[in-house]
Amino acid sequence: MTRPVTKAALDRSSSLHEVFALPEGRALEICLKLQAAILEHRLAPGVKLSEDEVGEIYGVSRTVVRAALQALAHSGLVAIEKNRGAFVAKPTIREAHEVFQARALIEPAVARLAADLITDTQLDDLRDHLEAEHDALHAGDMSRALFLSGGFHTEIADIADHRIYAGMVRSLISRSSLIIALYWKRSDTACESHSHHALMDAFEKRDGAAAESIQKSHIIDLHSGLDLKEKRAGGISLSEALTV
Amino acid sequence: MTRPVTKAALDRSSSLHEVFALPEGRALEICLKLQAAILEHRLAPGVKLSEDEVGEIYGVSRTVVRAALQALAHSGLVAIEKNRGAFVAKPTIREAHEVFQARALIEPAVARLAADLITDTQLDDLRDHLEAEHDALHAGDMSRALFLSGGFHTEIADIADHRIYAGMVRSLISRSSLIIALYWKRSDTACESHSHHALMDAFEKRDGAAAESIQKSHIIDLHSGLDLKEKRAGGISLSEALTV
DNA sequence: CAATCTTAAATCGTATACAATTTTTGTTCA
DNA sequence: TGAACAAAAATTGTATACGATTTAAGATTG
Repeated sequence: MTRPVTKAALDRSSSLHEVFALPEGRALEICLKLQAAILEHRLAPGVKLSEDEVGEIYGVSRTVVRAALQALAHSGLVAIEKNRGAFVAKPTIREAHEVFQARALIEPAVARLAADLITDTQLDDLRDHLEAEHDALHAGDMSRALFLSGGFHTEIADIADHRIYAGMVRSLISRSSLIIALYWKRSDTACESHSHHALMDAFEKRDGAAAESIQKSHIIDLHSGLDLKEKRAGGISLSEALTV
Repeated sequence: MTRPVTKAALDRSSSLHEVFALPEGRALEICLKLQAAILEHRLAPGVKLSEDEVGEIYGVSRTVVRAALQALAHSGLVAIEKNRGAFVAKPTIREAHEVFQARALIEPAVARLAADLITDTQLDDLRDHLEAEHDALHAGDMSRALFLSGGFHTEIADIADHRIYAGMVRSLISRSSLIIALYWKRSDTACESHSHHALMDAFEKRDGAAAESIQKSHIIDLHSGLDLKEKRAGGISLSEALTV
């Protein structure tokens, strides 16, 4: 009755392919490249992502491009409109509020978990990350600084070692990147860096309560740094009329 | 300079196509049918969903089936393994814990929002829903009772009128359905019904704090109603060896 | 000259076909 | 008998082709 187990089956049982519903192979590659481009603000919200165009750029068929775009749509970075195509998502003011509300609920809980679990090597990694963020800021590379700032938050989620929370945080951070691109008001971003350093201190002390509290304040502060006053809507749809 | 606006463009600006990244048209149809089948436990966790088979059943090509399966994978109901195909997801014990941890964090907050926003007609709808749940329970239709029980939670999320939370809750409820199918321990489900009635009372009084508190207890109670003791793992893989 | 209708180009939605991989089946040999 | 190997069948991954819809351009008319 026992049959020789196939090689592939053995691989499966051992490997931790718990990557959480990402498209596999080629599609994932394109998915990540597009995601990076969007998160680094090299693709502005509202820009059209033509299937043929993207496919030709990366040398793949529309089939795989569609898979990648669909995945990005699920993570909220891309909006797909029937018979019209895919566009870099352009979060509404309402969605911006909702995203930061959700972050203010989830990320503090995640920070507390992370503080209890963080290892010394992970502390080192976080410190390195913070330094890179600092460097980018000093070099005036705002896009990269913002990108790294987001990465700081997702890294914490990974440390918390909670797949569900990690997925949620990743999605929320991605949307936040677009939201900040559209609605950022404050000119100084030093505040960010300060909060992140305070978080580092809490992590070093393994003080979960402090980490939770700091993270909550930090996100509320970020939220208040946005200009979400409706008036922009008109201006945006105008510029949209010109560019699209 | 002004060009006559296309009909489709007008439709777009007016219609609220904020359906949140679901596949459009045919794919959505199949997506919903498969989802219903899984949530009603007519498709057991681990069952293979062959592209050809599903396509032939619903009379569509593999292309659209793939889109539907990918969407379901993103919502956590289906697991796709490279070069092997799609299967009804089979949440691990760890994922079960994570899902209910997340629910215990998010749903109470959602319940509070809902209590502040709920309208009279929505109260009526909830009452109807509760009654249907009650009927199914009395009729001994466990699958349907469980299905409706999940629906109660998503309905609350819709009332809270918060897209991000609603999406998260929907995904968590879906996974919970699978988790319960795999790990439910308690034989009585009357407790559920009781909690839901208590929630109704809080909603009727528009008492957000009470709703939040009740919902949190309810979810913790659900979590404790699961048998997540690892030992099952062996038993499951055995039965799996027989059925698959 | 502006608005409407018609026609052409471009783009998406879906089906089908072929290549790559896995799984099964059948055979051989110790 | 049971393990190891080889070939065949089945299934997925990807590319391409064709029909449908949208968008843009051009002609027409008041």
